[in-house]
Amino acid sequence: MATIKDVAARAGVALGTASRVLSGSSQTSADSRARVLAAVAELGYIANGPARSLRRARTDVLGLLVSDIRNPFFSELAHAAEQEARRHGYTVLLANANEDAEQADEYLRTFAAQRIDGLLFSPQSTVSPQVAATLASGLPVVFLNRTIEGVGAPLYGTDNAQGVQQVLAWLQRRGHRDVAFIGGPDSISTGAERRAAYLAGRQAHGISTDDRLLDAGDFLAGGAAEAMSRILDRGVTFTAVFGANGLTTLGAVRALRDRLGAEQAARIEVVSFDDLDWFEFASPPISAVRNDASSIGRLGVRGLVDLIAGRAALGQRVPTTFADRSAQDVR
Amino acid sequence: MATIKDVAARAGVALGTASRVLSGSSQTSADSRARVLAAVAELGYIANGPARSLRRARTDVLGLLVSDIRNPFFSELAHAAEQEARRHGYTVLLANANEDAEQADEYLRTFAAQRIDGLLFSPQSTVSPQVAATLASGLPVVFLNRTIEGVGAPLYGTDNAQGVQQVLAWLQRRGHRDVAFIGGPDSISTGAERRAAYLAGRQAHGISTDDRLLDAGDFLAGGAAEAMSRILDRGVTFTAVFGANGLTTLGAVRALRDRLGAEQAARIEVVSFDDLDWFEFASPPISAVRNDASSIGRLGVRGLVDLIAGRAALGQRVPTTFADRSAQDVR
DNA sequence: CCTCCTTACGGAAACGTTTCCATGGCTGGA
DNA sequence: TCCAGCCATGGAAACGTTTCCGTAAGGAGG
Repeated sequence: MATIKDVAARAGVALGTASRVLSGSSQTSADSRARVLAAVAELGYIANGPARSLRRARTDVLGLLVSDIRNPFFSELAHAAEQEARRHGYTVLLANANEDAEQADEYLRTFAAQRIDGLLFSPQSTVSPQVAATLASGLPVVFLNRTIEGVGAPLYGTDNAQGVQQVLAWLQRRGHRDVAFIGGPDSISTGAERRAAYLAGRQAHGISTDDRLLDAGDFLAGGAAEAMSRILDRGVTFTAVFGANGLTTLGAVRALRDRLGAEQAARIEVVSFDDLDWFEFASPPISAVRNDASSIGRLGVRGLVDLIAGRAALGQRVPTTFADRSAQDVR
Repeated sequence: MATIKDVAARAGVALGTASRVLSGSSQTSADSRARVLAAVAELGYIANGPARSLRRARTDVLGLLVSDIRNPFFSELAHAAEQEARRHGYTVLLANANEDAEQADEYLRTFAAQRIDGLLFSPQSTVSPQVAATLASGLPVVFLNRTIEGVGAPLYGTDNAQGVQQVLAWLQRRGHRDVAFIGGPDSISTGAERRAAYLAGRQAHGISTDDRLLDAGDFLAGGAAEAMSRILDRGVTFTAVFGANGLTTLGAVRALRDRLGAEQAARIEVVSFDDLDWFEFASPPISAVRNDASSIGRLGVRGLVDLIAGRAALGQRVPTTFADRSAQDVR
């Protein structure tokens, strides 16, 4: 592979001059510039990233650590983050924690070894020593959608309160009073926030909530199905189900079908925090809060870039919209 | 940030000895080993990856270039690839081509600059100069699911012929003779293979195919909906639709609904290459070929690791399974 | 007891950049 | 015409590793 030394030799200039043409682009004559660029083209020279990173003490790489890239929310977010990062001259190194604190730790170590310039982080519930070390190391960090209490990094995430308000308003319009709520882990900030907003909102509307209609899963389909099942076991009646994230809703719908049969299950209206593209095809269609994963990814990268540049980043709550699919078959 | 020099000083050994303990771990006494490891722990030393990469002329990074990470097939594949790579001591750098040849080129350049050790590649249709240069550079490459004609890199991908056979068998069981086929771009190898297998299979079954029932989109929902629309415009009757990939099926279903209304659309059975997790909830449920993205990702990484180690890699066709969801409501 | 071999270690070179410093030539003003 | 100043350039140091080479110490064998 050609090095800058080869380029310089071919262009008939000193190594330093070649470097100035390629990076600094200052202090160079038009003549040497032309000759260096010609040499680059002839040799197909591509600068050695590691060498450059070593010398400049920066890598132009951002780390993105999410819990599961297979979750459509995160894959959309990752896509948007990557596009935005590219526009700022950064490459994104993606890591999957697999909802597993140990893997998250391992990746944080890998990121540290790679000397990433900044971290986009959607944390687990627990604060491990490695997480603490990362946050203490002075590395620029922004949180995406989930945060850790008491850490001074900005959060870019869904406006959970607004989304839950939209659900509550919809429930009221549709005349649902007895609603089963399947939440997520309280240890994840979004789980706690959505549950709190739901209960507070009901109270504000002056509706009491039967505790037997509340349960929580793990934000995955399996745990949500079990939670739904437990509610059914309690023998309380309800006319609607509210799933606190996309996979939770999927699990709930599955459990309803399995337990009640398709016909009975179709009598229960379902509403979801997170919109999945098949909700329009469910019967009846599932209404949902759409949270804007793309904007979150984009804004998160912008915030991180600001942080790296030494500017302040304040974090932002991204507004939600509501996809009301119930109008098509008013009861 | 602590360097290996600091570690050596604190351990009271020479820099070279510290390095030997940390990497080679050969030719070191138990005493200095213990002291170096203690110093590492005390200082929280994490080796500088770029410096190491520069010296060793390898990065332990694999590049993964897919067309769109939001496609569930690729996000599952990426997840599996990442897990497998980690087990072999590699990190994965993920790039999204966005089904755009120019972006793919740009990422290939970035990969080259990063000096990745190997490339997992799900190529676009066109062979750009940059792609050619990459393939010619001697970088170990494996193709994932899509290939480029005449390139000597192994392919790890779905067994398209088998999957299509499963669809044809199902169509026959269900008694469908007039089937609309929505394919993908012929320029993408999977598009061409699935179409060819479908037509050949029908012929083998002795069923003629009305050309007006064949059309193709772009493997995205939008293009597929347009293709479906064109078929409807031709006024030919059909009792089933076969979508050549997941998003194609989504687009087709959408177009059927929009054009015919939900009720009429439900009379047409849909079958898909690629299974999406909502197909079970569609009405009627959509049967589908499941292709094993995880295995493809895993096997691809293993093949690439073999290639990097100088061993041969042969490529592999991963078998499909078929999710028959029609039994639930036999007509 | 001496010599030879092994083994651990210290020192230094090398990887490919960027950037600092010094030098030489040229321009412009007095 | 001379001098001050600027600009482009060459040369070299530095980034943090790994690895090569030489050497000293220690053990074994004669």
